[in-house]
Amino acid sequence: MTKLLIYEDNPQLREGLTMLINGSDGFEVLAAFKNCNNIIEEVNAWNPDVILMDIDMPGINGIEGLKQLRQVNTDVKILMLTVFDDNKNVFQAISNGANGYILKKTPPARLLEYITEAQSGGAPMTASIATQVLKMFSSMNNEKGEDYHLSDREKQVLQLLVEGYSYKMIASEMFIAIDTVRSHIKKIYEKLHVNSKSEAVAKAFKDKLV
Amino acid sequence: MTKLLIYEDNPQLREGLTMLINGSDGFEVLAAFKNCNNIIEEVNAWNPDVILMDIDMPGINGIEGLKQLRQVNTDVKILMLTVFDDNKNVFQAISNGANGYILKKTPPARLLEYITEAQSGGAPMTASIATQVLKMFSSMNNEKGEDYHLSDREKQVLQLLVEGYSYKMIASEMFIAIDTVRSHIKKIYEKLHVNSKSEAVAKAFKDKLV
DNA sequence: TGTTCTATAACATATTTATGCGGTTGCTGA
DNA sequence: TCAGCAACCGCATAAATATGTTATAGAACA
Repeated sequence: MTKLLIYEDNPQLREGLTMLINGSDGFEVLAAFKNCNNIIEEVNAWNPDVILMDIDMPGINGIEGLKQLRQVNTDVKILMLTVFDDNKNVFQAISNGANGYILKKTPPARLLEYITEAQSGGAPMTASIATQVLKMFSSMNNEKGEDYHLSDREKQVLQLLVEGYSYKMIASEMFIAIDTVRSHIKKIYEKLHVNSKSEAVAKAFKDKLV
Repeated sequence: MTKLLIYEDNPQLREGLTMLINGSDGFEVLAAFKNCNNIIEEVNAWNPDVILMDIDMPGINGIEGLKQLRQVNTDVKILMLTVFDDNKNVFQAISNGANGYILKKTPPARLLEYITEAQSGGAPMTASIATQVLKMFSSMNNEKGEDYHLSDREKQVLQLLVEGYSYKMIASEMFIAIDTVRSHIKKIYEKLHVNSKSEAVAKAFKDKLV
């Protein structure tokens, strides 16, 4: 038996969801609330398997409720419910540990599938949301900056710089003279258009060279 | 009619997929190849709607093929096929513009659903993959590191260090003496448990302090 | 064959950084 | 009212870094 809590401010929808789910074998709505003001106590008291969480609620909204709850409970599965597949909210919800993100227009049969999927460790998402997630993902990782044409040896030196090695330590790590380290670093600075170690390190992070 | 290309090195699986798909209404396999060596020409020649792409192939693997193809074609939908839900490959595939990522053990009926979903702009993923994607997503944004209790002024100094300022420049930027800058930086190093500028910069990036 | 690139290395010098010590002021909270 | 802390400043010194110039050897390339 999958036990649920529902957070949804709209009374019609709240009742509708409750009846739908309670009317299905294997599911039980323990309680339904119209806001997240006491979510931590409520979840502790009822110990549900899955939470259906509306995003747009007065007072503490769904994202905030999610954040608060995740501070103290990382086990319960949380399915976010929303009307729009709004970019910002999707991002926020997922970053804060939501297990799934589905649109309210999802047909009832599908909703039950999603709940089951979430409970068993899956990540149910409406198709349009999944697409958005992939897009965000690729957009944030793809732009791997220019290629500065660092030689293998230069990359290695830069790597060690980033790890906080001094010239002396790099020399001993790479079995070369400290003056050679200098030469490499000078070249690196030219190629990266910087003129200090910390700038090089910063650039390495920014441009994901390491 | 959904037109497909298949890239898969295993002959049995390649034939099996082809027959399965050709035997289903509304789907047609235009051609099937055992490697990606000529993927760009092939896609141009056949102009498919969807590509099924194995990841583990000799020569140019699926990820590489994906990368190459996406350089010149961002329209065709690409579904990655793999045996394992291996973290690194999932990440790579998605970052490089794959439209979906499914396991080879996916049952035939489900596979056809996934193809349809990809074609209509969705992002079909096996449940275990979807979960991984969300985890990667949240892990890369959530862990905002420890709080090192830097004072406001110290944060400001660190910020400038990260931007490549020297002590002298920081002093003039903040209208304080260079010795005061030293004091602040010494304190910062203590709090961050580092002992050089570049380590502090690296730590600032890693722990998202800036 | 000569040119270019990389890796290696040395020497010199100026600047920057790291670290120690010391101190004053002003605010805040117990 | 006193302790603690943040912010400010100074002096001294050793270490590390930045920058210049120069040079050799091997590999890659046309």
